[in-house]
Amino acid sequence: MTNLCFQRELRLVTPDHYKRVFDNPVKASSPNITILAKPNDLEHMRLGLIVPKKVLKHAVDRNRIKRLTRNFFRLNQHRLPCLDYVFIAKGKIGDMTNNEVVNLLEKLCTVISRRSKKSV
RNA sequence: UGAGUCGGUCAGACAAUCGCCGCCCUUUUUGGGGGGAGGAAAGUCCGGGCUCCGCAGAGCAGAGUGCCAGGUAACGCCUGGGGGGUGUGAACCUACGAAAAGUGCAACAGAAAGUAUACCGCCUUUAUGGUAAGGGUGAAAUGGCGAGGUAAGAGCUCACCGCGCAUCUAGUAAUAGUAUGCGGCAGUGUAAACUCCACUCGGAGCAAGAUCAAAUAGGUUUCCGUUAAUGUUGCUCGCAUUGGAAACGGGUAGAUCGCUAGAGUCUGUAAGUGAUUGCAGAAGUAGAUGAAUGAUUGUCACCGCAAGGUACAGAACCCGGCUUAUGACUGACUCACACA
RNA sequence: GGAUAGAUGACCGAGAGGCCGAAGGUACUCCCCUGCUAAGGGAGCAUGCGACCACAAGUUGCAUCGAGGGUUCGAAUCCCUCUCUAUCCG
Repeated sequence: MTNLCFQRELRLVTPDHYKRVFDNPVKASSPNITILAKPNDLEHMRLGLIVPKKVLKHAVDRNRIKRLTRNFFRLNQHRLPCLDYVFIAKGKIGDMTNNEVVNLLEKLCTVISRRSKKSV
């Protein structure tokens, strides 16, 4: 039985964490989503979310994207390499359905894990 | 059936699995229980509570409100009533005090814009005459109509209508009246222009503020001093701090508190036309902080040919309103047409 | 979360009840100047709907100063509501 908990240690909390990831990361991008990643010293992955107000005007839509993304990383945390991830929403992500977003995340994460192995 | 007016209710439902954020119990790593967005959580347009500014003060300035009465913690809100307006109607709208305290503005046109030396005209008989009936301009031109009167005219006089004032009656009042009397009628509009009158308002806001406290030192307390600067509101006064000396303790990052039971909701009953209030009873704790309240599956409801989707929309100290966004169901009423 | 400011032609920006479709500048178009270019000078230059008109050009009416209401004889300007943009507060 795997533990699918997703608590505070698995999140990027302070601005310093974000700055560290922005400095020379591994990238995977699509028109609506960009994911940055960088290896960390911990035994688990961590996730940070950036959903700008300019991309999604309403708080309801922003919450929807954040919850979807968090849920995806929670369910897949043991399959993914131990990196610090930063998720950036952009473009017309608000027009996508939940299934489309999940499939796109799946695709981008495989790209990330492949590239990070190469760089290591 | 169609069109419309005014309200009311709900905010897809149930189950399973995996999670997130508080709380309680047991236990120290788990297990169990129970709770978890809104009617607008929104805009921040008003009013309060709460916190600090010396518990908050004096004067001026400034801002707001503006028919009357009531409700309320308070309000610019609500209820009832009056006046005015819109609509065939149900209904709805209404910053609705004062223009005779004073000042300003009224383009163009027009003779003239609040002031009458009156442009054309009319009358008389020539003068610095009388006249406001007719004309044209404009958003607006000094009551309307008829009769008398006159040189021609004119509220100059009279009747009716309108207007203003006083009294009376009804009403707590705003106000109203087939009421009575007086005034012959002067003064156009604008106060969402200044202003006057009446009433209200100290300032900032939970990023308020309080406690514990790495770094670092620019500090704190007492006494002296009162020019200047800063703060307390825009200003003045008043007050505090900065300055000098002596003595020792201060508090940025971060953490914790503030943080949720409240002028609350529902039901019954009494008072009241009603807003609302009194009494009795019942149910019920969202409290995060780079920010929880979700995802998947199944059945049913609705939309869609189907894939699929479920109106508007996400708490950030808390309440009372207003405004805006918006789906479905439902009640009462109005108008039109058709049928009986 | 709270506090504040603003929105005017393609762009910047003045105007703060009537003379205002709206100064001025930049950009753009045409003309002059020059052998050519730059600079300089002159003229033009918002959009929509309609009328005159065979068409074009030209003339002209109405509407529009973020949107919708209100006050006023008259609103870019005053008042209210909404939309959007920007700034400040740890």
